[in-house]
Amino acid sequence: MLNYDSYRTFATSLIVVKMSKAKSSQPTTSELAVLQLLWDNGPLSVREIHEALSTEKEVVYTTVLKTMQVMLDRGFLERESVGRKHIYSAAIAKEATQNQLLDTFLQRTFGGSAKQLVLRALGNYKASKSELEELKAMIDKLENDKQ
Amino acid sequence: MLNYDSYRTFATSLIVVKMSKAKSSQPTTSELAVLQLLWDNGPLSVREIHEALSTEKEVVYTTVLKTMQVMLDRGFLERESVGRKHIYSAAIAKEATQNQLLDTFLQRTFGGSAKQLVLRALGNYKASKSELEELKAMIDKLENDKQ
DNA sequence: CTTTTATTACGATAAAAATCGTACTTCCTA
DNA sequence: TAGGAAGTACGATTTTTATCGTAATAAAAG
Repeated sequence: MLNYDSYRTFATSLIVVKMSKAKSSQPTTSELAVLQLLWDNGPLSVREIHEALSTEKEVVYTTVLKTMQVMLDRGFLERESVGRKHIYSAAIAKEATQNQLLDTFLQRTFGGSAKQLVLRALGNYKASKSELEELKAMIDKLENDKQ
Repeated sequence: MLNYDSYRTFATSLIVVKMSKAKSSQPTTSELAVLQLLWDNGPLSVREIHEALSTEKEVVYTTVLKTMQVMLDRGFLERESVGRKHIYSAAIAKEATQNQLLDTFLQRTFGGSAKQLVLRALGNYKASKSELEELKAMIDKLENDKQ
C-alpha cells in the first residue's frame, strides 16, 4: 500500500506540475501593448488598459484581463489589490526589455548589422534638425569614448 | 431540384474557398530566415536552404520544404524547375520587406519613436570609427536636404 | 531491370498566441 | 435587501506558426 512518500514519488513521475514563472522569454505583441501603457502611465487597472487599447482596436474586456493574468504568471506584471480591484504595474524594465527585443529584431531582420538598421531608420523617418544634432552629439561622444 | 447555378449559390453561401495569394502580410520568423539566405546568396534549392539553416538549429528537411511551399503560396518566393528539383528565389524585395518590418517593430517596441530606436542602437552596439563617420556623413546629408 | 536515394506533395499534429464566454463574487444603490 | 454593475477567474476555442511523418515518384546506381 502506498504511504504519502511513495505516492508522491509515483505521482511526480507521471505528472509534470505546472510551475509559474518558469521561463519568461520575451513578451508577445499584445503583451507589449500592455507594457507600453504601464511603462508610460504608471500602474493601471484592467479597465483602464482595456479602454486605452480599445481606441486602437476593438477587443473584449476579458481578453485583456486574461492577457494580463498570463503576464502576471509570466512575471511581466505585478499587481496590488485595492478593494476587489487589481492595480497592475510592469515588473520588467522598459529599457532592458526594449534592448532584448531590439537585439532579436536586429538579428532576424538585419542579420545583426546595427549599422544597417541605423542607416535605414535614419533614411526612412524624418528627423528634426534638433534630433539630428542630438544624434551627432551622441556619435561624437561615442568617438571620444573610443580613444 | 438543384441545377448547377443554384447549387453553386448554395455551396458558396456555406463554403469559403481557400484562395492562394489572398493577403500576404509579413513573413514570419522562420520565413525570414529563408529569405535572408535567398537574398544574400541567390536562388537555392530546398536542400541548400536546409543545410544552411541546420548549422544554426536542428530542423527536419521536410519542415523547411513545407515552409518554403507555404511561402510560395504566400507570394514570398518564386521557383523554377530544374529536372525534378525546384530552385527557389525571393519574390519580395529585401529593402522593402526590411522597411515594413522595421516600421512594425518601431511601432510595437518604441512607440513609433525612430529617434529612440536609433539612439538605443547606437548606444548598445559598438560601431567602428569608420562606421561612425559614415553615420555622421549620412546625418549631414539629411541636414542639407532639409534646407 | 531492380533497388536505393533524392525529391516533392501534403495532411496531421503540436505549440504558441489571442480571443471569448460563463460562472462567481463583491460592491453599490434604489 | 434585492438586483444590477463591475470585477476576477479560468476553461475552451480559434488562429497562427512551426514541425513532422508518410506516400508517391523520379532519378541514379548497381
